[in-house]
Amino acid sequence: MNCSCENCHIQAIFFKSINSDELDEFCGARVEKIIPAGTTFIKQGDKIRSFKYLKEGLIKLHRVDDAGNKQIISFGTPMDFVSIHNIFAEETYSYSVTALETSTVCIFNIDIIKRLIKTNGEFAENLISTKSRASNRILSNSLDLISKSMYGKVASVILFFHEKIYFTMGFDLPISRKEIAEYTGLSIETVIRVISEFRRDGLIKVYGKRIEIIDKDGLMSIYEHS
Amino acid sequence: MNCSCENCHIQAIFFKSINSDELDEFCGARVEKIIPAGTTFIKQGDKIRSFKYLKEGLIKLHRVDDAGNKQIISFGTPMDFVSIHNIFAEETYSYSVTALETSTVCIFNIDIIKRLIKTNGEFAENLISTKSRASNRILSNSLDLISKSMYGKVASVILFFHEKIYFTMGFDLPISRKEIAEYTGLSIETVIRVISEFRRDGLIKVYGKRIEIIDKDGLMSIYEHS
DNA sequence: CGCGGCTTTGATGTTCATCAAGTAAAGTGG
DNA sequence: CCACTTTACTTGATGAACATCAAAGCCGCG
Repeated sequence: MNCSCENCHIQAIFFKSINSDELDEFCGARVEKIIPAGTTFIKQGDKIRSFKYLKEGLIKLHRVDDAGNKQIISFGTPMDFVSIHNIFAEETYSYSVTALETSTVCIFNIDIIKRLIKTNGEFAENLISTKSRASNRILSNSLDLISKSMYGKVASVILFFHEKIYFTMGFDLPISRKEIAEYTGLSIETVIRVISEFRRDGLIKVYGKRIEIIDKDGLMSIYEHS
Repeated sequence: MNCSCENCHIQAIFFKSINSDELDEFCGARVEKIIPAGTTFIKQGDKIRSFKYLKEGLIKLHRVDDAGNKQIISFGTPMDFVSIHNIFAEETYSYSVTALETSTVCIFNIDIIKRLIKTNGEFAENLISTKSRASNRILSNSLDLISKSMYGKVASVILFFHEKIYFTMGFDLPISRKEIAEYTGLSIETVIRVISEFRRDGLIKVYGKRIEIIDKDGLMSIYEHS
């Protein structure tokens, strides 16, 4: 009955084009769910039964590859469509999704979305754009990481949380060293060593999970020049 | 006037749902173009003006990242929508496209496609599925590569051309050692050394660009166990 | 308390890039 | 057609980047 959440991207896609009957039907089938930090609420291999949207919080997309390696694919912030990468192409999820912070997820009926694509062209177009941007961003990050050294990789993680999530010079890393390793493809020890080196070189201060950026230009320079 | 190319995936998307007026309009605006091997027919940064489909041949998608590194993103075979990754999200291409073999490309009017998405729901749904599968495949390959050693990376390239392109034990590699390096993120010398080692170990025979797979199980095992 | 997981550092070894040098192959201009 | 340059390929020697192994401290939790 209620789609009146502020800042909801679904709204942006909808209100451009949807009529009130469609809106009622769509919102009537919405369920909001609070996910505690650490909970894996989508598991790789699960059948796709609904369309999920991150209203609030922070999540990670991750997977286990054929050889058994754990990998973090990307981090998701509010406005991200959690299900969007697989929902129109596969029967099952090819990745898992875990809340890094307590998160709120909106769950929609998947058939209503699919029907809307067919009946509402503007909605379809907006959805295609949104999906394209989302996958391009992930692929671009992944390609960026491949060509960087361990310094560039670790710097990119610190700068990501600074510039995209917390916006402050000091923040608590929402992920462990091990997760940084899974995201960058480095070993845990290498991640720790690079962080220690950044600390010794005066680029950052470190107190456990707490990071304070001291020399942002220095970090950026390391990030850019690999 | 003519969309009667056999095996054309556009047809599969269209004939499910399109009416004859739409088909005429769409096909009337189609241009077929032969691209000689080696030609870069889409350049990173170019404005997107049309929707391109690979009818025949073999192409590579590649880019230059912020630090100036050349990277090959993926290889495209017939049935691939060359433009699909950017066309609904960006104004310009974020990658270049070069023909590796002489290729035939069908060029469609982009506005007609965009209009069809709005007016034909089934077409929109098919396009979303196709696009999802295409980007998932690329991302999955990219993630696979990150966690593999130099042996697994080179083996994956050889097996890719064997299993996805030529289907025979012997074939001519359509790319140079340097391009293998750009795809895998390894140095040229490392690529050559791994190929030589595979040869010495009796996994493959090598005569310049010509590759013959001798021990496919051995290669597969290297690929799988990184 | 004791256990398991996360973090840190050091020592060591492997993986890989870089530099250097040379051969082969392929285009280029006269 | 041949000298000439350029580009692709190959191998060896060396060193840097990174992983692995080992040991120890820290912390939360049953």
